[in-house]
Amino acid sequence: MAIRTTENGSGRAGGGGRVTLRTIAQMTGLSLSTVSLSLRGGTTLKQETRDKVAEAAKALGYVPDRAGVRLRTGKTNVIALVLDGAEDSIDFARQMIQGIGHAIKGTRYHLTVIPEFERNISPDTVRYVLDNRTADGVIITHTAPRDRRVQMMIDADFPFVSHGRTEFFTPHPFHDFHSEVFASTAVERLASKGCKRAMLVVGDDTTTNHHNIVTAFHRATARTGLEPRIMTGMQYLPPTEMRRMAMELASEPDRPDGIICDSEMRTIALTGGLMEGGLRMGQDVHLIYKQTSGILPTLFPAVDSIREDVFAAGVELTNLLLRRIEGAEPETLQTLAEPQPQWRN
Amino acid sequence: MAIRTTENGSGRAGGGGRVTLRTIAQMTGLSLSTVSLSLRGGTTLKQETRDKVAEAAKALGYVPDRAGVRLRTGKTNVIALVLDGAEDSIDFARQMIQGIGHAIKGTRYHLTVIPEFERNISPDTVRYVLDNRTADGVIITHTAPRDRRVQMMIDADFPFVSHGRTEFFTPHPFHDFHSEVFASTAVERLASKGCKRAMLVVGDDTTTNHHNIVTAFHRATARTGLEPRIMTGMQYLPPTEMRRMAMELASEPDRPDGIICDSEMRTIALTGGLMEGGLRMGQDVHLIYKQTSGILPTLFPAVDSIREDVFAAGVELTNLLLRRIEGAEPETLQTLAEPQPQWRN
DNA sequence: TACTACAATGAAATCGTTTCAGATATTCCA
DNA sequence: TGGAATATCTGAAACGATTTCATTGTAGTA
Repeated sequence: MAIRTTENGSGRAGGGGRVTLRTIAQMTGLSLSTVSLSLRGGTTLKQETRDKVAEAAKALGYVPDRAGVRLRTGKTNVIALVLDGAEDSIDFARQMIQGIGHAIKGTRYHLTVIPEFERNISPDTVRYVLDNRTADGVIITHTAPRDRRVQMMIDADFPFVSHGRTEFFTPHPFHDFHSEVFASTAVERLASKGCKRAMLVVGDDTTTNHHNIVTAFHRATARTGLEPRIMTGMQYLPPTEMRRMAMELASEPDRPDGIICDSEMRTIALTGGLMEGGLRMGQDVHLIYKQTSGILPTLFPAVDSIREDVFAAGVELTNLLLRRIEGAEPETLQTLAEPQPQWRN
Repeated sequence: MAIRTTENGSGRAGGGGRVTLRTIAQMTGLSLSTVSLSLRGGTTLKQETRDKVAEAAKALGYVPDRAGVRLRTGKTNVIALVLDGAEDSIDFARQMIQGIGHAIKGTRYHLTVIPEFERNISPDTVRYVLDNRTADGVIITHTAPRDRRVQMMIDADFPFVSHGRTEFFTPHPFHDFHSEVFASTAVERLASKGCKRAMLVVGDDTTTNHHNIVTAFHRATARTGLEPRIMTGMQYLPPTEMRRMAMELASEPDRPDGIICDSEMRTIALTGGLMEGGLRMGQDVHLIYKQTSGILPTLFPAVDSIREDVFAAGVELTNLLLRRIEGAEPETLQTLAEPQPQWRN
């Protein structure tokens, strides 16, 4: 039982059965070039020939060899997802990948995933893709205001799209959750519930998202008259610590009566700590969190949330990227996702 | 600002700057073949030549072109992960991918991910990989007893490894969580807590895992004298339904006083329902769940769990697969992961 | 010196595809 | 009827790497 890599003494590629352009050429009696031209819609060919070729290709189940195409044209038909290791948004990776998968279904694109280990994003993986022409385009997430990966790809004029905005002057494709609307909607909701002191909990202060959300929070609390408070920069804080902090918070004299949290993981730690501290959710304290998975609603059916649809984000990011690869201008490839309030009480 | 795909009128690949074998050949004054031979460790070459080539390659930062290698040798240097859409194990996808990523770091392998949408696994995606020689090996998860994907790859003699065992006679590489040990350990723990009626909740009854765990559960309850009860086949049941069922369960006259659950998602639904039904976890009812993420411990620091390290599983699966690709015998590539009890009270 | 043995290197074929420059027919017009 | 203008199709040359086979050079031997 020889395995594939050694099944062929010469070390050459492919089995005898593989259908190539040559197969079709022999079958139809045409030349290689005619077949190739025909398959890619050559207009100088007789209609009869084109039908013949198309028919044969279909009958044989021809699929262009990726290596051949790639070698000749430089097109990889691959898009790369740089997957951040953050676990703030539960189920983020799975949904994002499913979304991308859904969007490339039926296209010739494959998805390669490049896991990022460092929490402090480094441009190395992107540099690798650029240097080795390993993909036709890149999707990155958790974008920073002056993200070095973005800078690098702009400089190289390489197609990419970011999940998150940046502060660069040169426009680039992005799709982002509308954090500002999230923050203001949440604050207004707290105000309508009669809250007086609002606290915003944003874990990671390195992303652009952080800046947007904080600004919008300040603006909204000023407008509604709530007393603002912010807890941030905790990307390295383990959940257990977070939980402990929440417990202590529960017994503070002027503790917040309304909390907004943009991370599911932290919401869980928060909730656990607050409840252990003796507070009743939805009575002593109101909570609104950014929801990306189905976990928290299952657990706390009565807690308000504002949803970001990560699957849809994956689909959108992919569509933007594909359009970019086909040459669309960056300015036309920038979209925001509207937060979806899920008021539950 | 032309984008990459059109930067070159001829439509040819690569910029002028790309370092190929030819670059090295010109630099060293040697021929293409000598350089190639040398780089792949040709022993018939003079040491001096070999040093010269190695030096030049390093200086130029030479990396073999994947398309070239693939076209000539048929080797893709890609491994494919067929990613099941199940969300029972929270954070499964992320950790699995991180694990694989860790294992291929430093190798020439890339990872492509093929999301699976149908909950009822179809062999189409695997067939595609096989037909189009899209990867050198495949990793599949959520394996069924007579998994058609496994059958297909065995028949095609294609390198793969499954996360989960099967019932096929022909041996194949696998790595699996030792569910039997999980079940018996959990039952024993419940017994030691004084439980009388144990319920096993396993969501998906299509996997091999299901069968293993149920068998072991029966054996262990018989051994310890616990009254067994099983809740299963709920792969299509939404969490909210599950939660409702748990709530009803709470008020049953002969309700279980010990529960074992192999899915985090269902554990959450269960816990939510039981608590809403008035039960106190760890007092009225004991719960032990299979833990794959950090979510539940954060939420319920006092609830027992038995951990499966999905990251480690990813690493192991990859190593097995790479060995298989290199020709190792399937029999030698079968491992089990020991469950890691996390007793917390 | 002539012949063999062996080490070191090079030339060429190949993988599958695309594309450009030619090569055949075929048709048109004077 | 000849030459040009059109239609269709083909040949050949890449893209980058690997591998086989041939060639060169050198040394050893009789």
